[in-house]
Amino acid sequence: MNRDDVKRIPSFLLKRAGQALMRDGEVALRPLGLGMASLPVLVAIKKGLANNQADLARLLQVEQPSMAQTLGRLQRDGLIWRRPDPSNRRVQIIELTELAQERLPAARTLLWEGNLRAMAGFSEAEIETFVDFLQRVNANLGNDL
Amino acid sequence: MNRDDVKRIPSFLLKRAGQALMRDGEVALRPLGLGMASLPVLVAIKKGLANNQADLARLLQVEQPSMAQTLGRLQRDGLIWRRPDPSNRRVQIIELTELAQERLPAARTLLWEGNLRAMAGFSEAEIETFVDFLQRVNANLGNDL
DNA sequence: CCTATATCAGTAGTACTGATATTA
DNA sequence: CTAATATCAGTACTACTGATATAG
Repeated sequence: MNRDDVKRIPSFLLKRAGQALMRDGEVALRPLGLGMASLPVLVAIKKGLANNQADLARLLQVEQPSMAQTLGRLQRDGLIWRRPDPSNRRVQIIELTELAQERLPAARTLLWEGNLRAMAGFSEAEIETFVDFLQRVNANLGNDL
Repeated sequence: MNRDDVKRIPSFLLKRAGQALMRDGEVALRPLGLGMASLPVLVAIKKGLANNQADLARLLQVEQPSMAQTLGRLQRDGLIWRRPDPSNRRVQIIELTELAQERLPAARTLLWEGNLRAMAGFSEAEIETFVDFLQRVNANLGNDL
């Protein structure tokens, strides 16, 4: 690897691609009242992977105050609501609203279209290889997936 | 590509890796008073690729007010200074300070180490392939490099 | 008049650290 | 007393849109 040719440094290229995906994703999701950080939260709740703030923060690997902020926005926008956990009064159980249920499919479709756009011109075999590379990079960076 | 297995969607993996690189990069650069958006600016100035706000914004593909903000931070932190362009009084020519000259090598080394960490376990041939993939993705996303 | 450059004001999103109240 | 959960307060970075002043 040549340290001086920025255009061939993997981490530079990764950062650029990730930023573009974030930016485009934000724009695409904005009409639905969602953001790139909040959509995975809704999906996780819908799939039953977590239903309180602490579990969501652990699952999505952000600090609890960051998750609290994301949840605050989702609640502000009417996409989730909280109810006390009867078995543990420290816990607020988080649930999707009707509105979120309605918007989730469209949101996922929008992100999927972004993915297809990013991967235009790749063969299935290339995508396989690429995904494997990306999983290794994520593992190297401490992102358990 | 399977739309439901998030862990194998390239754009998801790219976003995650990019975010981790940004986060780690911010932490690494903070002691030097730099951020992930400001370092490329300093490098571009040093290489003589641009020396005013409008050209820098075009080069790094952000809007002018975003670049103005980044430059404001760099000036606040004593890493750049501006002087009027004698040939065009609308233009402020931006130059690196001594401090920036001193810190730039260390900053680039820190980011390089992050890159090596991300690519641990990859052969040279794999890196070549990966870089080519990433350049194609960036081109698909409209990131000219 | 139109364009380019720079800047100001306001908004938004992501994410952090540190501190605090409540409850188990 | 300690740990877990949630929240508050403050900060920082990236980046946007819209409006404005100045100069070519």
